Amino acid sequence: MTSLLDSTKDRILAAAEELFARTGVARTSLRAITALARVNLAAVNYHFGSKDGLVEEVYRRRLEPLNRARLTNLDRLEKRRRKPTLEEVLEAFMMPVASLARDPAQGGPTVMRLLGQSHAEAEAPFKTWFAGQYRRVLERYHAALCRVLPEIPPEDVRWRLQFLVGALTYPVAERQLVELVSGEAIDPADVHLIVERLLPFVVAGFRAPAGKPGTRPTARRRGTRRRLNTSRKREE
Amino acid sequence: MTSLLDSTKDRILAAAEELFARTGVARTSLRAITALARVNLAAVNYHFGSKDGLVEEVYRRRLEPLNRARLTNLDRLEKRRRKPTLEEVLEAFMMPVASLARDPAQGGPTVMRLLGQSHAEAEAPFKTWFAGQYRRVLERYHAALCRVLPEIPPEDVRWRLQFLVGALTYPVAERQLVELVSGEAIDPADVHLIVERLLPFVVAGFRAPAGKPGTRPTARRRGTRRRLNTSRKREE
DNA sequence: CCTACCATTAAACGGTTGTTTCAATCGGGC
DNA sequence: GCCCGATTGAAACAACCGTTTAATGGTAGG
Repeated sequence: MTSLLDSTKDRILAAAEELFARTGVARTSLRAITALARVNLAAVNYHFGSKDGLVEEVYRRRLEPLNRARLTNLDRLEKRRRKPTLEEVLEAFMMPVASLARDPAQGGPTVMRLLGQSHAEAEAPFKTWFAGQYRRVLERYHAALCRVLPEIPPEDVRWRLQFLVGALTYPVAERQLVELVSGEAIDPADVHLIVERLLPFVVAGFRAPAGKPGTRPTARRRGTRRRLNTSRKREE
Repeated sequence: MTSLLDSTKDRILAAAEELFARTGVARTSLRAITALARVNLAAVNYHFGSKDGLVEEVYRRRLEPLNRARLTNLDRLEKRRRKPTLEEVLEAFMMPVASLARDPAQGGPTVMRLLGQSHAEAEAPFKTWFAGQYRRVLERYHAALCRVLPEIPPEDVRWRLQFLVGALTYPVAERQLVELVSGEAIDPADVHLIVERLLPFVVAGFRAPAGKPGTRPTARRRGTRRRLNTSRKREE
């Protein structure tokens, strides 16, 4: 058995998480990880089998509690007698992200950049495993949202769920870029502020009447519609 | 001068774009690119100086027309006498993405995955260059949106613009994951359908009244609010 | 014809990658 | 005390990386 605190395994996980979040898996070498963790190089292969094994463990350690919290939150809402509101369902989905980011023991702000990176980690087996982690959660929330929004076609609800994931992941993960563009720095402890700002946005978005999926790509309801620039070379 | 069609330079750019979009820059070797382009390995360094030079050229080739189209679309809206609507402004921002994805000569569906990858490319100089490309566009749209939405605080408009970028980038780039989760395959030619579905969602989102940025993280307007699970270990 | 000059080629460079090997060390149970 | 499995350590492995060099082919201009 490994000791409970600061074992080699834990130090490797912590260092790998930090570096994966900062520069991505592909750009992080095992030597950089073991140097930061002050651990022998071979320890990674000994404890995790391979670099891929380490990657999966790093992500699993954070994704599993996150998605479990989302599921238990939804369980709790549905076990009540009162029908949950749209806002409650969406908050149940989004809040665990803020909780992770706020708790240093659960990864702190670093874990958000890690999740942001994950979408770009193109290893095929990783992607399927990653999608498997999400499928159950998204399916259950899809059902719950359809129940709360009976007037929105289920197909549209599914898409809007994807929009939510994108809107939630991107600004939280790409803080660097957000800061550069907005000029305003974000306190790492205030990730939950992002969630609070995002919540009314997506609540309204989900409630919006679903536009007909264009019978014709160009034609629309409005009578006259000027054709928009489709990024041609130059045209002055 | 290089020949106009299928020059070595063009073949390298096309192959690099394809592979960058599929597996990311870091995981794509110059040898894989030159093999796919059926070109000598040294040709990359000859024509682009270095791998970084190639990367920047691949992205610049797509980002510049995209953001130029967004700016000219906004110019056109603001040059009219009638005040533009929120929907028009947002469509002016989003449509060029669909146009790129629909036109094979402009990169086709591949370019979307490329843009999705870009957020994860953590090279510092690349990030600053990338943010510079976006800053002007986001600043101008931020001003235009503030004009259309005078009741929303500018700070919230800025955040919602970030949410829009996230919601636009993620599902379009992560088609692989989206398909796995939803089970429904997306016709590459139908990226514009994503935009059409996203438009009513974000229009409603932008119009939503801005929630007060929580005076207290836990307290909220509603009288009684059950504390949500913050992803603890396990608790049955 | 010869000479620049641009483009392409094959080959090699030094460095880094993930992984493996094998010896050294540690910590309890018979 | 001794042994055995678990862990750590230093070193080397082959493979791959981006880049450079030197030689080549092709072609337009004097």
